Amino acid sequence: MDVRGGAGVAGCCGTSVDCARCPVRAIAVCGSLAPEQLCELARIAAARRLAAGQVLFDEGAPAHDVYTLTAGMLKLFKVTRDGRRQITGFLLPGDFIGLAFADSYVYGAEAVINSEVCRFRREPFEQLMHRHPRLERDLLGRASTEIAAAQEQILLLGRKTARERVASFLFAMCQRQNVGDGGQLQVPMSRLDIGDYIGTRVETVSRVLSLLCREGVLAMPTPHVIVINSLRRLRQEAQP
Amino acid sequence: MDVRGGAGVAGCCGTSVDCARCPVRAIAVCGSLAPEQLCELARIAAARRLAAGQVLFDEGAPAHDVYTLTAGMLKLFKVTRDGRRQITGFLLPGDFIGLAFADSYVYGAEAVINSEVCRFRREPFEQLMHRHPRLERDLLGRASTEIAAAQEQILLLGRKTARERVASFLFAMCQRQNVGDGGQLQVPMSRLDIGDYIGTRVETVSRVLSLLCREGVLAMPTPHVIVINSLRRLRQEAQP
DNA sequence: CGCTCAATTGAGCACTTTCAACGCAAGTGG
DNA sequence: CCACTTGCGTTGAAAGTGCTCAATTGAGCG
Repeated sequence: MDVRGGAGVAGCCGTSVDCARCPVRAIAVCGSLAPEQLCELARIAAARRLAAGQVLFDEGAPAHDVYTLTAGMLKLFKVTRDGRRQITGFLLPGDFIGLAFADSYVYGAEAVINSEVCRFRREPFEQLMHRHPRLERDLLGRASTEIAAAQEQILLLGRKTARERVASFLFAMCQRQNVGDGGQLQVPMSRLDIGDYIGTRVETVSRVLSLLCREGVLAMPTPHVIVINSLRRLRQEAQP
Repeated sequence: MDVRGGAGVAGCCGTSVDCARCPVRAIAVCGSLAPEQLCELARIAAARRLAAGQVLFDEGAPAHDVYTLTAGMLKLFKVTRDGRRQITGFLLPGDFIGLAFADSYVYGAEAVINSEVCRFRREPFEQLMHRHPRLERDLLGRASTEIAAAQEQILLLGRKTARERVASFLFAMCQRQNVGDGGQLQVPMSRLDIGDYIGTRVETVSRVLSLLCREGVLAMPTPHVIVINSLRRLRQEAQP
């Protein structure tokens, strides 16, 4: 549970926002706030560590908090009554969690690897947001980006083949991690997670990866590190 | 092309916002604006009629405008290079179009039936939005709702069977149109459109509908009017 | 009446899934 | 230190769902 209070946070105001440790510094919206406002934010913030596999919150739970991811990787997912799971997104540091909520969370969130989030109580965060239009505007921009990404995923799930899905997934990960030709792509999530994200079975993911490997598009030193031999071919396979 | 200027719009200010004809009245956000602000909005607004099948804008075109739908129905879609199409959403009157845009539209928009939109120049609209935080807040709320809906669709496309997809689609349409047991659901879009929305072929949509019909869940007086015999069974088939 | 276009239905096939087994690496306990 | 277990990834063979291709029906319209 390891919930730490604002220990390293108070320093933010005094030292004019340069403490690297402060979780607030790492969040989404810090660029749009003045130091005094950052300090205000810090007062309702708390860091929390999550071990790999640990659940941050369940789908349907009352949404008391919003978060930003400061380290690690999270997966968001929905589950049907009979156990089918769909991962709706993987989050990287800097991502904000809490845009799509009403009274309760519309998806569950779980740590893929050891992670750290910065938690804000929902109510005071929203009040602060309303007092600072720049913060609100920043979130609107993030929401727009998220909608565009969701629609790209809808195209993938609705109209792409298994091969194209895997290629699209890898290509998108390359872009987020800024990996180019010959670069090492970190793939911390399991094959099952990948399958649940792109709408296929584990075995299909594995098969397609093996195939792309045999064809020389990529190499897999370990299951969780993928070397990209040709980003161009990967992009072609992804079908924009 | 039928672009009408602010003819019926000017009245909005003088008569304290009660003219039913005014396109601005119909938009998303009117509830969050005072009469003077509505008037401001009206100055950058223009109504436009669209015939069924007419394109409002293409994917990738420079995004000069945002819109609200005032009458009819629009479909939003993306197309792959080799012609596969995915419809990302159907819009009903009151819906806002323009949240997910950067410099260019990330999807195309086309009228399903004869429709009417209210157009706003993007730049002045954003300026006005920045001057009126309540407007911005309203749009943020809409964006949240849209993200939640997109994730529901992602679950559908990634993990549901053809039968569940059709049932989910119909059930969602029932809720949006407020149709209950015995009610007539209006389905103005073609079977092809439905298939491109739920990620199946036309034939599959047709087959599943025929099946549900034979099973007594629904009836189809015409292809575009569906009578719901048991909303409960439809909901069961949809698998939440 | 013949045309066109949408919807429906049928039959065969293909891709993905399902079911099952195996290899491998890490962790555990004697 | 080694047998055993456990979890994950991979591979194979069989099965099935939804797709492709093709033909038929039906409604709207000149």
